[in-house]
Amino acid sequence: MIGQSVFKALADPTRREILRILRAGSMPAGDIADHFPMTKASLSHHFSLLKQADLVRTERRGQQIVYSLNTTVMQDAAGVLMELLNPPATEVTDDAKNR
Amino acid sequence: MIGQSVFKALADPTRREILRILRAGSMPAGDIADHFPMTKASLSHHFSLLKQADLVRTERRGQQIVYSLNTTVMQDAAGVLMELLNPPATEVTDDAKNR
DNA sequence: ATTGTATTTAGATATTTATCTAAATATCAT
DNA sequence: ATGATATTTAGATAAATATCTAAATACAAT
Repeated sequence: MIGQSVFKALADPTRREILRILRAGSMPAGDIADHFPMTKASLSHHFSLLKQADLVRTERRGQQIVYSLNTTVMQDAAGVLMELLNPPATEVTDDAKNR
Repeated sequence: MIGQSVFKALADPTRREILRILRAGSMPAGDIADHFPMTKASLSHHFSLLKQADLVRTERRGQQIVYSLNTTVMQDAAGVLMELLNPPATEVTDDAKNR
């Protein structure tokens, strides 16, 4: 299930940009960090929140930590939004009441 | 276009619950507030952020302010998430490079 | 016009968050 | 083992956020 951590993670523009970058494929932390004007420590903080939300996965490769997108969680998040669009299931339909 | 304000708005559980409540149909501020254990002033703050994000619309009806969902903006937000799932358009395809 | 009801605004406070610098950890190369 | 590179962790700080109480605004009813 999708939880609070996912929406929190998506609320920050830096983190959304990280996700966009990872669309193109996996990438080591340092390479991702090069896209941003902040310190690697700050980026590491963002990585940590994305991992908490399970929006990204990591794999160590030598000295680097390679990040990649976890698409299923984002699909779920999009699904939750879509869900908000449909009227809720009713116990007794309006039609039924009018019959 | 979908902006930061939408993601900020969606980041809070109270506000997502407000949206869920409004799925069933428009509702005056006070009635919405009754669903939550916080003051009406606090709820009003949340309404304000949802309005800023254009996720809800308002209409005055006598002494009440009736809130309703703006579905198009949420559709757009869901669309943005979906977008993050597809690989970006490439300048030259991998296939082309290998030919 | 006064009173009551519905909602928002203002101001205060506690918590959370994004960012930094400096230090710690892990791996690789020599 | 020593030194270099990559990343994270710790601790500090400034800014943002959620919440409250009290006051202000808007409308309705008498």
